[in-house]
Amino acid sequence: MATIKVQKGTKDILPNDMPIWHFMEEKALEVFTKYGAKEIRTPIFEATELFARGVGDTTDIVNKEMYTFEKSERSLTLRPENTAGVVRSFIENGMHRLSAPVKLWYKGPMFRYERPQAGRQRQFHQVGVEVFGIKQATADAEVILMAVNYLKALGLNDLSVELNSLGCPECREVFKTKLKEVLKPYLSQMCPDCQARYEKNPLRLLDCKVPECNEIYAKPEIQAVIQSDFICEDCSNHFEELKAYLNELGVNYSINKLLVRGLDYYNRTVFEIKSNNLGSQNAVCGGGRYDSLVKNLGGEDTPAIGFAMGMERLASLLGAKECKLLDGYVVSNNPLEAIKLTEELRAQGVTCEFDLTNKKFVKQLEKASKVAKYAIILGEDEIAQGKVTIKNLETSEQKTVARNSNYFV
RNA sequence: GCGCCUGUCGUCAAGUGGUCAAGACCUCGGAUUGUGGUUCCGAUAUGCAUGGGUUCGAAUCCCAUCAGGCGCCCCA
Repeated sequence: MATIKVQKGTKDILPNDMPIWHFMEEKALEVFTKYGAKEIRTPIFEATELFARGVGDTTDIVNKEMYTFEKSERSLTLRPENTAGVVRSFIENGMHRLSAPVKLWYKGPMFRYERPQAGRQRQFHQVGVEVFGIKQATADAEVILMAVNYLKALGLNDLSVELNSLGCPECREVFKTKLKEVLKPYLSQMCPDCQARYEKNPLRLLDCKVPECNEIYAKPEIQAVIQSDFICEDCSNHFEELKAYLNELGVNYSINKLLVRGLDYYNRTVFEIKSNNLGSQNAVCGGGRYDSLVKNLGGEDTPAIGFAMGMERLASLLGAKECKLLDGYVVSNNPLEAIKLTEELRAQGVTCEFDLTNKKFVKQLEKASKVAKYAIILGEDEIAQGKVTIKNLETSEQKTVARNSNYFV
């Protein structure tokens, strides 16, 4: 009979993988809590419209990567990212009335219908942070610090921070218009993707990898536009302020004028953190400011900035961590006494098991040596005398002590 | 959606047209009816993703389908 297999682009996170996931989750709680952030958990599906309006209906994510389904005449979608959901909750729960900043962090599965490859799955996990209510560059700096320090807490090095400013909608519009103007004569020579992007989101033209397109974009008059500081004075000041903070704080970063990001809601600060040790999907963190999203989704005008990290990508950088051994394994040929003793030990906070199949003594001891640090031997003699024998399986030392004593001193 | 590569035991694999499809790890049983991790012995794929085809003969060659991986695109 044909067996049912895990779906394309999804993976089991197996018991052996868990230590690394627990590590990532514990560090997230630990680090983000230090910044005053609180965890939030929002539903895995939301109204489709939330993503269409939030993420932007010109984006690939919304156009072709969403898992959308109908139920009771509602269009629902498995969340492809979590900023929209957190913003929805922020608005719905009136969090704009809380004292700013409101700092939230989350972790959980996201869903995008894409062709899987290294570092890209259809169900994947993100851990992220959103900070609401602060328009000053201090928030930008703090959010970047949260990302950097989380990665540091995981022990990850060899990461580089890339930074850019997209300006505000007004100055970006000016830039888009200029860019389209200079590119217009070459439109017919550009690749189909770029021709589509020319209309939909000209900013995303810039990091096309097709050689012909790059030739066009390398032309002096076009480079002049790309390299020009198009952003307005306010935006520019904001960006300069952020860079000054980062410089003083010793955060290494580089400016990447081509860094645009694929979600429509970003403005001003955008950043990515990349690893040199991943395949072509090398971004472990992406984020930026989204000052108009809360308002666009029907909330009070609230500035915000955040980031998300791909946990599978982090996990692959972290490598394997070993599963912990049990503290003890009860070796006995008396199942009833064995289960009683095991429960006693568990009640004392000791992780332990006993042999449910009542195998021969030698087999049980062999098993103990594989899964536990100590064998707790409870044989006929011990039962008769009200004692147990504790054997350290590493050093082979053993001692017989009274039942109910402190076994592991 | 497009390109390239790959499918042999739970896992890693050898085999690349000619007897029974190596080997290793894991698992299980035994040597060993109260002292393990070492060692030794034994068990484990009538089948090589699936379906066709070529051939006296196919895991091996061809076609299709399915699945997986990688890259483009996009993104975490």
